[in-house]
Parts: sequence; structure tokens; C-alpha cells
Amino acid sequence: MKKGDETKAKILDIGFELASKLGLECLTIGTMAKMANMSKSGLFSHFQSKENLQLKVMDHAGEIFNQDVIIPALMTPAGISRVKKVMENWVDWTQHLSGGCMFVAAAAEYSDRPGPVRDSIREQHDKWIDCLRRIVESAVRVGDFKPDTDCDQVAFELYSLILGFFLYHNSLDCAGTKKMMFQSLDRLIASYRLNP
Amino acid sequence: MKKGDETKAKILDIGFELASKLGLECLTIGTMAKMANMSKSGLFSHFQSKENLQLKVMDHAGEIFNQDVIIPALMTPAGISRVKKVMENWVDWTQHLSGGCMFVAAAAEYSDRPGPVRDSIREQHDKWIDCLRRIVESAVRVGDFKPDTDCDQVAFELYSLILGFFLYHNSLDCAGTKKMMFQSLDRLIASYRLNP
DNA sequence: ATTAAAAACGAACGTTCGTGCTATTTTTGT
DNA sequence: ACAAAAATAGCACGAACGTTCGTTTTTAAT
Repeated sequence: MKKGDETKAKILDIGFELASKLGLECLTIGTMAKMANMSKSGLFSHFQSKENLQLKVMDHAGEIFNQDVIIPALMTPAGISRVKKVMENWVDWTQHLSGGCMFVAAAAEYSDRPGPVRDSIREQHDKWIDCLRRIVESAVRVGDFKPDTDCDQVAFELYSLILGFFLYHNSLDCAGTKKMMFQSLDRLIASYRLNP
Repeated sequence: MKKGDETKAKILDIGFELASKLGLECLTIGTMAKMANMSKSGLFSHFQSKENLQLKVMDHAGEIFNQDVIIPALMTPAGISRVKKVMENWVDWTQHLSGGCMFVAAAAEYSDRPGPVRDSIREQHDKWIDCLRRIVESAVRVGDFKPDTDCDQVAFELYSLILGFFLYHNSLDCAGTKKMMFQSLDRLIASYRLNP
């Protein structure tokens, strides 16, 4: 029971890469099999349906996101520095793969396609918003942000800035977009700061 | 030379509706033919390729967006009221069709698929950003916003808020998301206002 | 009313999709 | 080393994809 899990992990890596580039819907068995140097049926037999494959790729992506974005951010001290850190990690995360956040793309892709895949996307999405809010709350707790800060609201605004970054990044160069995003972030932080 | 244009327009309407729901890639000839009560070949003959069909749908969507969002906004007096108006129109526009902005979805979908379709998406996207910036500039000109306002920056922030709205709208109810978005908008406007 | 042009159709093409089977190879536990 | 088990390959399927072709129907102009 070793080799199987190994190739399964390899497949999920490929799936994550492919889904990040082209979207969840473009995870075709044939394409993935070619990339993995496997037969279609060989690859397919690891999952029992395409839908299950998509779900597993989603989970895999969630783990990577957790590892690369969330955990490192939670390891920096609570407060504004953590808020900044999570945004930096988020931006960097989408950079080292080819430019897009697959969660965001998947959310748009599946907003009108009911089913387990959409449910999974929403679940991860909600979990992530929760996490963002808690990071903001911690900034309030340590006295960086005003006590009456609406943390849900700030989380929404942080999320929005990242989305703006992703979209602008399609047209503009990375450096310019990054600068623009972090400038907005500074303004946002300034307007919630306790001691400006 | 009349009937042809008529059905062509009907097809484009269907394409716009379908692409808004499921994305540009899901504009399959077969599905559209069924929705239009036409044969595949009959529908196909109006365009010369699927790619061309997608491009025509994009153009059509651009015209609708122009008609429903941009023009009404430009008809309200320049300044903060126009800024608010364009955001309201934008939100409303995506509401009366099933919840998603097809431009945003298409941008994510095609960010890694070079070709004429992606070019068209970027073109419309850039044009729209330009329009947004000019609306902000007009607010500076009439003295609503501070003279040193970075209009590109503000356009980016406006765009980001809408994107946040779209994404949150997948999970949250419309009313709550709308409220959250406009609250952020008020904060944004306040921080650029000349006479607070 | 006649006729040329435009529009729509039905059938078929080669391909790819997801998904079942049945072998065959490779890995694992003893 | 050998048997049991797991992993992979090969092949086939029905459906849907975009596209082409020749034919038929509908429209527009005379």
C-alpha cells in the first residue's frame, strides 16, 4: 500500500497545476494521463469518477494553500504585521504557479453548477473567510486596530483587494499590480489603525 | 437580409445568458442550438467557428454592459453621485441575470489561454478600467475628491470591491453582501473626499 | 408569380470526453 | 521465492464535441 499513494499524490499535483492554469473543468482524464505518463484507465482507477477527482484536487489545493499561505502567516506575531504577511503570502502563492488562484476561478466557474464540487468550493471559501476574519480580530485584540472595528467588513475588504490584484494581473505587469494592491492595503490599514 | 440578423441576435442573447451562467467555454454549439430550437448546423452557419461565436458573444455582452451600466451612469452628474451610480448599476446588472459577471469569469477562465478570445477579454477589461478611472477623474474635477487623488488607484479599489461582492455573493445572501459592499464603498469615498 | 439568394436542416466526419470491463504487470507480505 | 493483492494497461462503449457537406425550405426582389 505504498506505490499507489505515491502515484496518487503525483496525480493530484498535476491536477492542482492544471486546475490552477485552466480551471477545474479542464481537468480532463486524458490530458492528466498524458502529463502523468499513464494510461487513462490507470489514472482513472485511482478515483472512481471525475467528480471525485475534482474533489480530491480541491482538497489537495486546500492543503497546499494552508501550508504556504495560512500557517506561515499564523507564525508571525498577531496584529497588523500578520495581516500584511497573509496578503503577501497570498500574492506570492499565486505567482509561483502561473498567475491565478484556482479557488477564485473555481468559484466563478461553479457558481451556477450545483453539486458536490460547488459545495466543496463554498466550504473552503467560507473557511478561508473565517480565517481572514480571525486574523483581523487578532489585530484588534493586540491593539493594532480600533476596538470597534467590524472584522467581517475588513476581511471582505482584504479579500476584495486580492481579487483586484488577480484580475489586474491579467493585463498589467506583476510589479505594478503588486504595488497598487499594497498601496490600497496601506490605506485600508491606516483607516482602521488605533494609533495612526 | 433581415431574418438572418434577427435569429443571429437571438442566438447572441442566448449565448450571453449561457456564458453569464456557465462561462464562455460552456457555450457549446449543441446546447445553444437546443435553446434556440435550431439545428446545430443552422446555428453554426451564422458564425464560421466556435471562436468567432465566442468573440461575437463577447461583443454583444459589451454592448449590453455599455447600455445598462455605463451610459446610465454617465447620465448622472459627475462626482461622487456618479461613482455611486456606476457601482449600483454594476451590481444590479449582474443580479437580473443569474448572479455572475461574465467578464470577470471569462478573465479567470482565459488568463492562461492565449488567442483572440483572451485578447478580446483583455481589451474590454482595459477599456472598462479606463472608463472607471475617467469617472473618478470627473469626481476630482468637480471638487468632490481631493485634487491629489490617484485616480488609477481609486479605480482599482472600486473594481476590487465589486469583485469581492461577486465572490461573496456565491455564499452569502444578496442583501447582506450588497450592504457590506456599499459600506466599504462609503468608507472608500470618505477617505478621498475633499470636504468631509 | 418566378426566381435567385439566404437560411436552416439532417447526416456524417473524426476526435475527445468519462467510464466500464478484462488482462497483465508490479508491488507487497510472508 | 512465491502467492496474494494492488496497480496499471489495453480496449471498447456511447455520448458530445466542433465542423463540413449537400439538400431542402424559407425569404426577398423582380
